[in-house]
Amino acid sequence: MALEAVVFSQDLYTSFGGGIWTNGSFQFPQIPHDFPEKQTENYPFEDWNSSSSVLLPIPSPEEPAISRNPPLEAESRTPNPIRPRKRRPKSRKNKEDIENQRMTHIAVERNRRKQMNEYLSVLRSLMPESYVQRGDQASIIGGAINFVKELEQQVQVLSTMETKTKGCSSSKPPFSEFFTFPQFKSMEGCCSLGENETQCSSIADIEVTMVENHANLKIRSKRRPKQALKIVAGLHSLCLSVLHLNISTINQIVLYCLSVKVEDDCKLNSVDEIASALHQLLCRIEEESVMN
Amino acid sequence: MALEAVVFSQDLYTSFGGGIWTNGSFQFPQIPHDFPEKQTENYPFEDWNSSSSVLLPIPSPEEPAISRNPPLEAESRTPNPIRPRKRRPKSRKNKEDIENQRMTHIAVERNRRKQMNEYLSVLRSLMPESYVQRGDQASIIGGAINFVKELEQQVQVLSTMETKTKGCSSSKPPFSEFFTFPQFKSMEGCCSLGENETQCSSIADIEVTMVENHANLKIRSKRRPKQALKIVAGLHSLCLSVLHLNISTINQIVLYCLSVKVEDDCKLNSVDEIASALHQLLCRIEEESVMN
DNA sequence: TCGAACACGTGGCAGT
DNA sequence: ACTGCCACGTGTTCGA
Repeated sequence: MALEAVVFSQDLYTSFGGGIWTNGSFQFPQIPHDFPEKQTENYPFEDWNSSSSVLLPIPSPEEPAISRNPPLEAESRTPNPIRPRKRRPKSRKNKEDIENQRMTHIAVERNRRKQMNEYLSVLRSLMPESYVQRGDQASIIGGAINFVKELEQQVQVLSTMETKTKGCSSSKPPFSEFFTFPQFKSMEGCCSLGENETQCSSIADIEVTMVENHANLKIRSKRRPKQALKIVAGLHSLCLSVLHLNISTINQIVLYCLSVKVEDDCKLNSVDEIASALHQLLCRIEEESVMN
Repeated sequence: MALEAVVFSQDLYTSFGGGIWTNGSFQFPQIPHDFPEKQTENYPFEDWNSSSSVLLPIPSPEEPAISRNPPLEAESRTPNPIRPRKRRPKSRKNKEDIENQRMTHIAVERNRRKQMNEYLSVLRSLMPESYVQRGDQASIIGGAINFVKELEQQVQVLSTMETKTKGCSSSKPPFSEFFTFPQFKSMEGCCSLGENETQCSSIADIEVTMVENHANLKIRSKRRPKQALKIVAGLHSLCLSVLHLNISTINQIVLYCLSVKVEDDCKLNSVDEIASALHQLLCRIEEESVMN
């Protein structure tokens, strides 16, 4: 009873990239051999890799041919020194079911890991390619962090644009609600907030956040001719390669949301440095637009 | 030199719950003692828990009282049988730096794990509470999967509503683009698609997907009085508790996107069963609306 | 007491 | 040679 530690296979992966992912509840589905699963062969007791096998039939104390050796790691561990002293009948019993207790522990742990990887693969599969680079575990969930952030931002943008188009004008300037801790903030009085190092800018709000070598840029400024183009080019010359760009416009105000990769040869190493560079860039663009 | 097995602390976590998460690139920040870090004390070589300490001062070959035991597992492993045979001077040298090589390995590995947990915490912190239930690792990324799915759906809905409001009417019926593998599909001809078990329905498109005990429901139907209310109530009586509900309407067609938790005492165990129950429910609602 | 979840140290296998 | 990543088996802890 209970005992739902059961592995049954199911076709995940058929829905790669935006498809559907169905799944019976509470189970650890099996990973098909996709990318180099690496698989350190020779388990003593079970092939384990053959798909759709029910494992852990725990309440069967007399299993025929299995479960009688530790992983056997080429090194004699506990080479059985002078143990058998006294009390054999009971100690025997103990030793033997302490053994398959150990076995279930091993199996359970293995399942846990397998399930983790399962989930990670799924998570990876429903992110766009560019968020994952280097398929290792940490990168996957690092990418997920960025991705979730971007999506959240996007729904925020979209939903407020939705209400904006319906005419209910608010008192706040457009898009300003997307900035929580901007490195730069355009005038309009509120520069007296002290203690966080927000600088005043004459031309734009800028906010940069970062995780690992992956940064999120938010820029709110006036519309200017070819501004998006120049921003992308400018970022490129700073060794920040643009992965995603999202532009939202209301009247003459525009919000750029960018997700960029900080290349290895990039000179900028903190959010503040990037923000400053960005600020300079925007100043230059503004100058150019005044020229004409 | 090299040897960047260094842990330095940094204030993550100050931005818990929707704040900003800045981070210098490429480092393994220290986890402050937030929730029960559990910490199996007594490392032989270092406290490790004191914040911001450079560890592994490796090149110190004659450490006083440490470094001569594997994790020490209450069981005598390799109880030093007949090792010291010959060749001491060179073997000595080898043994000693094979030791601190091992130590760096240990430290590196520890950092890797710590960073994983770091990421997991961040990921968890930017999901709404309801997506995470049971803060264990697998649940976190399981929740992330659902969350990402929902967000993606939401931006899809929003962005198409955006274009829809701009008047460019397409030839397809509204919202039908959200269904990839629906369990039920409302008439309009295309029932000849065979091989996937899509059933025909007279009243709605229904698509159910699921991961672990967390299901995503999409329903596209005509507007009916109090329909949303009845759906939620009906789901509740099926032991499906609604976590999120998203309603989008175009003309007389409405799209419900629900994220529900499948409670333990729920009789329905597959996506198809849930879809069928949902279909019945909608039929009943339709009947009732005809009554009046 | 059993079971679930973790952190740990370790070996192995890739890249560089 | 070295570094990073991973799977493994194990000990421990926390909750039923």
